[in-house]
Amino acid sequence: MPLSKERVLRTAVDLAVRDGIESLSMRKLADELGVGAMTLYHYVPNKDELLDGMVDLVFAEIELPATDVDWQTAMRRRALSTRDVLNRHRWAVGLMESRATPGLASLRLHDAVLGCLREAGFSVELTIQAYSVLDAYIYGFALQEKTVPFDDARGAAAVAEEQTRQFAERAEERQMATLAEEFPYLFEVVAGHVAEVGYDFAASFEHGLDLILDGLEQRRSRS
Amino acid sequence: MPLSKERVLRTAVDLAVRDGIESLSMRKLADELGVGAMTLYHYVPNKDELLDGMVDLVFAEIELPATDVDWQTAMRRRALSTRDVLNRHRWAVGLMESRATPGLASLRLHDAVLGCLREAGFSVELTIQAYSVLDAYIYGFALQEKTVPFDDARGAAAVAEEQTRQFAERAEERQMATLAEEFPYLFEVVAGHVAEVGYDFAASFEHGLDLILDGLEQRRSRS
DNA sequence: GGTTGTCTTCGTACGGTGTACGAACGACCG
DNA sequence: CGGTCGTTCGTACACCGTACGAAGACAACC
Repeated sequence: MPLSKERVLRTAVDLAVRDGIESLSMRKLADELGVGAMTLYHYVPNKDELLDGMVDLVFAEIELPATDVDWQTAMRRRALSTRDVLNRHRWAVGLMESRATPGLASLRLHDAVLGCLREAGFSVELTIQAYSVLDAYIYGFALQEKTVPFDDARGAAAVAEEQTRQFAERAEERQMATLAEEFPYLFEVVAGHVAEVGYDFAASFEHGLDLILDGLEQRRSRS
Repeated sequence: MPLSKERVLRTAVDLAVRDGIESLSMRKLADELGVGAMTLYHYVPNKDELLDGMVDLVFAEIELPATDVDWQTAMRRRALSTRDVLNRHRWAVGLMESRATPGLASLRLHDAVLGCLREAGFSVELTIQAYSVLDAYIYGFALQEKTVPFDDARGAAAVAEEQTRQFAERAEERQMATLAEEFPYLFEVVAGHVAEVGYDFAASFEHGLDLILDGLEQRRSRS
């Protein structure tokens, strides 16, 4: 298979998924492709634009909102798809929002989302508003999920227990107050609740999402 | 003034504010302090923990929720303060949530927020839920604001106009369809609305925030 | 006083990074 | 065959984080 921008980008994404974005270097990417480092610069002007290209590949994976269902269902599906993609591509969280020049897939998605809201009867102002809340929530949630080392409620419980233990250790070393004394509410939540019943990110995401969708529908129907 | 961990961290934050986090290097930081690079390692174990320390300084700037007002007012103020701080420290957005080991200021803030909600009558589950939505929104919003090069509505309008122009240029070069044809809804919003009346991030943040606070209050009073 | 030890500073060096430059090589066209 | 062009790559430079050990400052002891 010959080298191409497409293949360079896809391989870069594979490496980012496997080893994390911070360890992705032009040399490693070139190695992976069986090629000298400088060869890459014939397909990509520099590393920044490589990242831009990778990000747009991620955007392309996100489902466009459906046009044959009510707007809440469409937005709900789009949000779930975004969270899903961002979970598969944690390396991209934090890059997607902050990059300066959006790629084609990104534009396509944004246009489709705005279109979905406008066609559902949102005014331009409300559309912008809805778009802003939804995306802030979705990306913010992904940001929080980015670093957690577990995938399900059971894992969350294990981590909560472990962290509680670690904190107790640290406190003892520095002869500080215990977690329970110093941060009672945190203790209640982490050591009490989460360590007991766990924490389900997926369910939590949907609850917050529905809260926002409900609020938006109220504002839409009221306008 | 003698060197100290405190002073190292503060200077690092100053440099991050001035030149951006990605250009902050141990050598530059040492230069700024009039000291050799390796000297820093007597105050900080490595660069990662330097970043942790810087992040905790930012957390320390965020106002704790007040205890003498109703929970919505307290959370509202805390959210506004967070956005404010994150806007002064854009370099910190993306670092604050993703770092593994939270500092003291961070723990203190989290505890205070959880406490505010619990005392307001939220169940533990609802508290976690509320906390999750609010923070996802706040940090997600900050993430979106992170890169925008303007501060007020007028600036937003100027940027929207400029971007529209740039897109037209790009389209012409590659003989693509125009923005208006290819992405009509995006066009309506960017070239139509924003370029005309601008976009006020602060107002937008508050709208979304109130939407979420309303939703949370409904769930609280219903439980 | 001299000696010892601890704390702070720093020079040097190693292996990594992004990428500028120019040489090499093949395929193609005249 | 000669020439052009697209692609590849070796080398080099400036920068990065940081390991190591030497050098100095200064207080506490004999």
